[in-house]
Amino acid sequence: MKIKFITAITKALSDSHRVRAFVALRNGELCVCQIIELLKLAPSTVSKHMSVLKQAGLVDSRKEGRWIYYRLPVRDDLNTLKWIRGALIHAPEISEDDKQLKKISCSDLKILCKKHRNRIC
Amino acid sequence: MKIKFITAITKALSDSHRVRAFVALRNGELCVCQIIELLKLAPSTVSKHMSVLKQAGLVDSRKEGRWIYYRLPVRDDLNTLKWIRGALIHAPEISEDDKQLKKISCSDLKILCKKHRNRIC
DNA sequence: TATATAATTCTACATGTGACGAATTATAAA
DNA sequence: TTTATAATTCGTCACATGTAGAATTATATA
Repeated sequence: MKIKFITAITKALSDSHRVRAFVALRNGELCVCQIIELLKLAPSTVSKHMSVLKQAGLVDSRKEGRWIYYRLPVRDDLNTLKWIRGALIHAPEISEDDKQLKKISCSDLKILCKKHRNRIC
Repeated sequence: MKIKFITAITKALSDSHRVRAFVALRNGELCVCQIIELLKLAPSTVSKHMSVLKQAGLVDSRKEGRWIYYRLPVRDDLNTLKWIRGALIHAPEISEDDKQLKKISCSDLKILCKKHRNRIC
């Protein structure tokens, strides 16, 4: 494995928004609009962040109609998640995200998307 | 542990020169002038890189006269090196660095420093 | 078929980063 | 004490990156 491969991963995880998105997926897949809701960023920004994670091989995605779901890849040769999770196990920001995610996971995707469309967040 | 702590580490390891310096220390401490020789960068640039690694807690340093030696910290709570090493175990760049390091470790530090002073590299 | 919409890509901009040389600091040697 | 020197900090520059809004793409709905 070349250094470029490793720095693609470390670069991808060198931004706190991307770390949060990555860790948020540990309990299952999330729709883009849910990640937007979690991070409170513009849709285009979140889309860019997720593409960086995907390029690094840290997430996969699948399309279902107009929705795109991101998830952790089945195999993680480097155990990246384990490493990050071990370090962040008691991070206050992650605990807060977990709380938010419980609400977000129950939300109607259509309502979430509409919210972002109208720039309420 | 807060996210800032993690991103300090991932940021520090998001540059290939810093990854190489970090991995180079796995077999023992190195003087700054030896790291300069390995990376083929300006002294001020290497100094900056090492300070980033140090800020992230990935390396320690000790002073011996005019020379400063960098080394891995005794404890690495995150096993960062293990993770990186596992990923880079067969990286061609690291193998090449190991070869160079054998030569550099045998070099006279005074000669190395003089070389850099006169910008021969 | 025409319209609405979820997500992406494109465009632009402010900020961050890696690089080097010059100046500075601290230590050793003359 | 003066000079030399190993490393750092400072100043500067080109380039990368995070961000948002506009335009585009692909899919669903009326």
